[in-house]
Amino acid sequence: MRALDAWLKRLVDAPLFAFDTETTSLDAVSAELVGVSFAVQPGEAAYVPFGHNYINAPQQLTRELVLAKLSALLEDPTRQKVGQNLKYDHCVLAGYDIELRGIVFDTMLESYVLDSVANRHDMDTLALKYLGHKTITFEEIAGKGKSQLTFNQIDIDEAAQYAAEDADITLRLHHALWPKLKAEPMLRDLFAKIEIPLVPVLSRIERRGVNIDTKMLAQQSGELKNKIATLEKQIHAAAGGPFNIASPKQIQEVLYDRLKLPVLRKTPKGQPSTAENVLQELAVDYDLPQLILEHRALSKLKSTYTDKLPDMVNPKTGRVHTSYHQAVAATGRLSSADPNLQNIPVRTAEGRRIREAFVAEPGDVILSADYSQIELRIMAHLSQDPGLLQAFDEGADIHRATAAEVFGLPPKDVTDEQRRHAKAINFGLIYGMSAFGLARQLRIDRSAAQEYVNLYFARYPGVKHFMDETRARAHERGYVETIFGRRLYLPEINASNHARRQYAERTAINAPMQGTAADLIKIAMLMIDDWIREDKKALRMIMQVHDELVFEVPESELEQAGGAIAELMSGVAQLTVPLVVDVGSGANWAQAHA
DNA sequence: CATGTCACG
DNA sequence: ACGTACGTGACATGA
Repeated sequence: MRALDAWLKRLVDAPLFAFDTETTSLDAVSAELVGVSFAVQPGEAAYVPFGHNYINAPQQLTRELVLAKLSALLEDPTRQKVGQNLKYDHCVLAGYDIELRGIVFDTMLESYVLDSVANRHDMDTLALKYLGHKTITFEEIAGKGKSQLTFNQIDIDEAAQYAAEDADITLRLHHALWPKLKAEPMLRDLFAKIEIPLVPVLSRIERRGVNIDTKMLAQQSGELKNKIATLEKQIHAAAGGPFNIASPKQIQEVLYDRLKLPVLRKTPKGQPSTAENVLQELAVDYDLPQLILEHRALSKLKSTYTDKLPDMVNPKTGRVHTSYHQAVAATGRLSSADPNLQNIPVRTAEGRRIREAFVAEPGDVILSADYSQIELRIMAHLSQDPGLLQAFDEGADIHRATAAEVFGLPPKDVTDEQRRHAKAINFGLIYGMSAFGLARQLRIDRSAAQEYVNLYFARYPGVKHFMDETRARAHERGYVETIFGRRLYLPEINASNHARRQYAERTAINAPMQGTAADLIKIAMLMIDDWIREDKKALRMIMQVHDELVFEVPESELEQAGGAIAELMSGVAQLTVPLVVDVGSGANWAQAHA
């Protein structure tokens, strides 16, 4: 108790301290606090245990007492904190009605903003990379596999070594990383004005969770099970015997060895491919591939979604809590995991039924707001191509406008086929298209695809110039950047290996557009979260899907909310083109999207 | 634990 | 003469 009071004083007096929580679970919503650690300067750290409950565990201060003593400090925005992945700690503390404020640095995000291409930003990796220090790993104190202990079961002295080291290393890492970041004004601003403020916003979204109708999903699982069983019988009959349809290896043996179907494409490892586009091609001439495709599609829906999502409902909250990863995607996007809520089906009617199970609470509705064609608009802004700017300025159907230009027709005379091809060209542009890739997508000759590309660049010379300029700068500097200065390094941009170099060149084209879109929606999330809290709205932001934000809104707030959200999203930045936002609402996510 | 496949933007 | 559209995460199989 005296020791805690002494540390409390040191923390209050420190200009900055490192903070870390130790808990029973990696899942922040279910996690129970076991202890907290602090560091005020390198080499001086403390661990405060209060939840170790193994047999013969020493007497500890109670959690209530420790949190009561610490809460004012943790909630004080003027007491500056640094941590490693503080979103987790913010979310855990929220479970004890403590709002962690004064988050000014996060070493995971410092590392990510400095180099988003590095694929790991966990503390063990960073400590080795920047400090040459091998940390005590969690496995070393907790064991691994089935017999792994949770933190409450770990000997307090060992736990203290581990936890205190975490806080200490976090502080040291910050001292190593921050000077690098501070020296780059654009990166520093991106970090301080976007990534750091986003931490509590993401924490709130995750903790709030999403309401799903588990009964509806169970019903769908049952229906899928029957359809899959029927297909399985048909497939085995057509194949002349039973085999495991979930095994690409066995499908390959049936199709190519037993039935001697032509091998149209191979996998990277040289095996004959049974991927969707290959089977679609084969389905023109044979029955079996089509049946396999239908079986695969339904199995995917069942195993990944209708069976799994209900298992992911947190028994305490009755809702599904994803985790948004802020330091994974090299382009600056978020990713979503456990469960991934950014890949819920939408493209087929069967798949869309799953979105019907994403429902609002009684009295509320789901509201969805998405940016229309945001990456193409960013391309228009970055390239300043007159034709593209004009099309967006006029609010034209962009794919139709592209087709009209490329095929030399008035927009009203563009056929569905021509519009589909123009749409593929537009996607291709965003992806750093090659004629080969476009040809494969549209199943046309490479020469015909090349002709499309030539026609496009003749009509939109500003886009051509932008692409060339982007590539050239990437070669010169070794990185590309977004409008907000987010940087993506391209270590292979000058590689002697052609394939690797061209891959880097495509990334160079794509990253500024995908990354700027990511920056923009992050800013929108900050502004919307501010608005919700300032105006004390009852609505909640519950999901982000790259260019879409989803909300759960009381019916009484709906009318005003839609307009306000659309305006905030459109207004995040003044580009040369308008940022158009489409808003929809309904009882579930499927309806809100329509 | 790598591989192939497929869900999303 | 290369080998190919950008970014993710999850599942089942099979060594």
